[in-house]
Amino acid sequence: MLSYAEENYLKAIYHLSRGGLEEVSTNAISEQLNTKPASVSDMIRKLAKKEVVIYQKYQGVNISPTGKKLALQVIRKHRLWEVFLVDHLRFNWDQVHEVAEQLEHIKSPLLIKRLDEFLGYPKYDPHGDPIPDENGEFTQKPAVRLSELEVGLNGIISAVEDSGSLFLQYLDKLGVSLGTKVKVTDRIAFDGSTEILIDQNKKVFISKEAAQNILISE
Amino acid sequence: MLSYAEENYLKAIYHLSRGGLEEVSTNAISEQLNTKPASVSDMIRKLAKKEVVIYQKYQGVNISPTGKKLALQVIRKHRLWEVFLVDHLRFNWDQVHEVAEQLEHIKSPLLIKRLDEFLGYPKYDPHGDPIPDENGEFTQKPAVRLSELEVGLNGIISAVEDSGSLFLQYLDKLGVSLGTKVKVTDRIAFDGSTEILIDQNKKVFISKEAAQNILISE
DNA sequence: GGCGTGGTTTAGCCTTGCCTAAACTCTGTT
DNA sequence: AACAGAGTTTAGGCAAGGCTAAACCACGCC
Repeated sequence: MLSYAEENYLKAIYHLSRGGLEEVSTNAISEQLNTKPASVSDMIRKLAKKEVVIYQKYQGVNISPTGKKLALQVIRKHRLWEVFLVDHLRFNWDQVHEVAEQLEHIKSPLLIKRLDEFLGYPKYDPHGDPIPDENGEFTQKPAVRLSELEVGLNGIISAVEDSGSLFLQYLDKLGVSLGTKVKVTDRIAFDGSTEILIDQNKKVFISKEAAQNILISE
Repeated sequence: MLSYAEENYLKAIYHLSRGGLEEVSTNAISEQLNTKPASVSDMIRKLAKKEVVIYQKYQGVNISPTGKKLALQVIRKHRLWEVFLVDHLRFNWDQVHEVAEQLEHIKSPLLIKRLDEFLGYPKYDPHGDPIPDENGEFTQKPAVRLSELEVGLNGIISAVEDSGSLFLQYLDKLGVSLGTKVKVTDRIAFDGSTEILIDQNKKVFISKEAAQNILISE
């Protein structure tokens, strides 16, 4: 059984390693979790002893197969709760992340099973991220970023990679949400901004930084 | 801001003092929370410094007005979650207590406000206990115990005072639930058992211990 | 091929919340 | 009025999870 803190480390390592694809540095984890590198070293040693991460001193850390399963269960809970908050409690997509950070640690298999059923077995959370099933399987989300979509091409906004409220409120203000149809009309060489046409009638500029966090499908 | 552990102590003191009516002993708290008396002494000192309890060494402890408000907010959350689990996630009344013990510590005023709204502003939880409102106000539950109801009298089972699954499963087996109409047909002098008629057609015996935990209205 | 620097780890300390053992207080009984 | 025993508190310790300061590694650069 993992503690609250251990689950958070595991989740951070899962995300930073992009699901186990690459090694993660101590510094990267400490930045993600707002702790000091020394604290991260301590915790990694504990997680390695529990065999949920693979670790060699000074060589970075990665998630183990066991750890990956555990991390995906926490992510599953996080995303299911987000769906609940938006679909049934009228939360906005920029309000759910912090509450879900708490709810994801509730331990009750029956609760999650029933919540999933109650929600109608959703496949995506309010930010377009896929929800892993009980076995940790999920359909991969599309990989094209708005910042990389070529001028002249159309697409549908299908996910965002930052769940922070500042970013999401900014998107609300722009008139952009999941499912919005966009066409890239220009890309500014000066700062990498993208000019897009929303629903064939509204033109807005999106900063490079923001466009990198928006995923496009179709 | 109170920690998870502090909230649990406060809740225990609230219940044991019957809402602040009487002093609570260190031993009583340690028994309730499955900790040692020494740990309780430590924690009480901390809670007294935060002014959520009134405490004099060796004289027992009681909850302060501030502490009472905080305890009632935790109790409010606990009972609202229980309603959610039973009404929307098909939990039985004997399955909700432990999960609600976790959910009650989630910190988000908006969440509770919206949950209350979603549930339709329920007044009672699945065990018949009243749900305090945002100000900690609630309607007192009826005070007659089945063990004290005189032979020949009728009543309706309106609440139970033990939320443990063993007790509640026993009631299920007897065919007793909230709202059940009962008539006391006899009381056995030997062991204090109560013989009752359920819905005018089924006769069962209820032990003194169980009948003390069943509250009757009407 | 040595050296400096940034990243990482270790050492030692703090707080929280628990424990055991020992000391202390209150109270009922004689 | 004194004392025994139950109940309570204090003292000292431990694990978790964080911190700072100091030591340690690795890698790129001259």
